[in-house]
Amino acid sequence: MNLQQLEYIIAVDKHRHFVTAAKNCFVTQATLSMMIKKLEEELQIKIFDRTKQPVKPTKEGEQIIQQARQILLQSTFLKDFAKDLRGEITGELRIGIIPTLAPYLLPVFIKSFSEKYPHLKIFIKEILTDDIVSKIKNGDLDVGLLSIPLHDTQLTEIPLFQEEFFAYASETENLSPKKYLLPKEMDMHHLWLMEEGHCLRNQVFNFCELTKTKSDNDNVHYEAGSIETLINLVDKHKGITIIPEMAILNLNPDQKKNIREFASPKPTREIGLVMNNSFSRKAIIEKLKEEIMINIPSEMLEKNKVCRAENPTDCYKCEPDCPYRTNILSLNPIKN
Amino acid sequence: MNLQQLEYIIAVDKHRHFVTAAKNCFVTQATLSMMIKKLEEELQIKIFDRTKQPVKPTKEGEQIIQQARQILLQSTFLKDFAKDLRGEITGELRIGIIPTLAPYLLPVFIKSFSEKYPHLKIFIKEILTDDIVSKIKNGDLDVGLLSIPLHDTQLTEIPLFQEEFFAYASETENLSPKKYLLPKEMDMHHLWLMEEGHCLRNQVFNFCELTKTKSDNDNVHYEAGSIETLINLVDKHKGITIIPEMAILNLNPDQKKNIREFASPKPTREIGLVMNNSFSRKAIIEKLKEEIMINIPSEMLEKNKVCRAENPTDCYKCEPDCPYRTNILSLNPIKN
DNA sequence: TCTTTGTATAGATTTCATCTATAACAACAA
DNA sequence: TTGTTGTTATAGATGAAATCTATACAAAGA
Repeated sequence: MNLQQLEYIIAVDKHRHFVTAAKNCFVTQATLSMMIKKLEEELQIKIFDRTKQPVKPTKEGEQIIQQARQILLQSTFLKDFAKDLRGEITGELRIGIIPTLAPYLLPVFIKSFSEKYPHLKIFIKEILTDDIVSKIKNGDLDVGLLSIPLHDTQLTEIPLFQEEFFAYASETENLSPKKYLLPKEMDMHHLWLMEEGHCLRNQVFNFCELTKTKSDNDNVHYEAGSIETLINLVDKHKGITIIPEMAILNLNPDQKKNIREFASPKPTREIGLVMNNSFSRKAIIEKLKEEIMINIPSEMLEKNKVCRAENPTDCYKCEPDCPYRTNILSLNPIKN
Repeated sequence: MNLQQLEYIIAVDKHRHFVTAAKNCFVTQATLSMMIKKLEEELQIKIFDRTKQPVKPTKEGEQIIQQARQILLQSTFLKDFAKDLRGEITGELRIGIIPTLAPYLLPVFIKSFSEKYPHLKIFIKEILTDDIVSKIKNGDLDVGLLSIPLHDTQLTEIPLFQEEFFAYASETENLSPKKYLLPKEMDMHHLWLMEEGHCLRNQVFNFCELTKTKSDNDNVHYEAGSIETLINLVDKHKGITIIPEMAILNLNPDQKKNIREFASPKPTREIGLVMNNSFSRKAIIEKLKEEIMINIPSEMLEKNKVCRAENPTDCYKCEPDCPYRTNILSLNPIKN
């Protein structure tokens, strides 16, 4: 068994055709057939069923191929590690980013990042947390930009910043005139939510202590696919919603009047970079982090500065080890 | 880069000596040197510092070797999978088992298991949960026998049975004469505990809602390394302790009088087999599970039978999907 | 039945892992 | 210093195995 053979079976699995697979591996069909035959003989397992067209892995073959992918993924990590040590910021970087973060965070760093590293091919995909996690695990993505912590021992997280949540309410909502809003003041029947699968939805559920059966007796059941939609729903349909801090920066002055800050402990989410434990292009990730941090709006970064509060109630934007940090309520992206 | 080269660097890392490493790989020293040189050239990284004796990996080499281990571990999984499909119960099986389970569970199945599969070399190590987990992850162990759930995405768990906890108290303890004991009735200052690191200790902490500072004002601070010691401490020193169900089977009639059953919800732990997600010798694990299940004392297995309770308070030994199952309090092996 | 499209195989060729023999180097003792 | 020992590196020969070209063989469609 060798790595070459594993590449061959993965190519055949991908193309379901020996000739095209061989082309993609830059060998002749004869070589590919021979090598796969050899591997099958060594393992004493038929990996492909060639009686049908297109060829198809056997039941056992499927699992062998799956494991072969794992091995090759780990070996690309090794090669990447070497490249990284050599300081080469080249190749591909496939980034997954959650939809409630993408429209606000991507524009601020992606242009300068890609210009700084012209030999790095950057692919960005806007997908949900669960999909980012599974794609990072199987190697379809290199790094995720999402809300942490994920509590997954296969993944490494790099915290970037804390992002506060705010209420966005139409004037028709009956909220107290006090400066700070309490979650229980909100009328849950007027609350607009992101559709299933978004971590922001889970966070709002956790924060508001909603049950899944919430809003069963409301007449409108629209579930939004973006924060923009949530804001539009409040603007046009009335009601209330909860939006992350960076979304505020895009609002017009009229809309900004609809923003209400929550009372302490301030609901926040922590945004971070996530990658496979074995992912070894540390230098690239370091550069990516750097680029995000220098381009992020200064309002966001305040949270990473030292807390200057005299007492707990004055403090919520501070360093992770601030003694007053209990005033932040960091909301988990995972459903409770 | 190929798997052979990775084996060579791992051998050199292990022996810190090219000649012995070569011997262990069944090649000449020249071959080994050449192949390692080739790998270093391909990666453009010096893996070993040969100026000193014994040779020693460079800082970068350490990480390369680490990753190489991962790759080779995954490829043994692939080969094992093939072997498994062929139905060969051969090779080695390295089992880790927690000390609070080993003396009661091992004797009941290990003899018949090893006799049934004479071509399987079985290694058993009695170690703590945390060590089992890390050794399974790096491939030093194949399978663990311990208290689940571990909530670790790198590991696969196979539940075996539920094991109830009982109090073991000296006559001097002032317990109510009622049949079922309530946790709060126990005098925490008389409670003997397993030493740090045992999951049983965590489970007792969780169950009794103890804080870490417990027993700070007691005069004896003995922490036991085995259940036998706990029982002896109660017998000789008085006091109370909490022991798992299987430990009862070993007690003499006098000692059995010291057993007290807890009120519902009965504190229990779930015992299971744990292995690496990629571990692929399913057939062996299936046989191991089978052997444990047929040899386990029937008292234990009742919990896997259908619940015959007429009302919730009568039921606690039942199937996982029993509607009365809230009467079991399954204690987490991980410290809260 | 012939053609097309696919995979398997035979035999030649090339590549590369391995071997033997020896060089090179460092540490150490005489 | 000089030899001796213990170590890794290298040169060149060898042989195994991966790959190639050419062709056989099988199945499906015209």
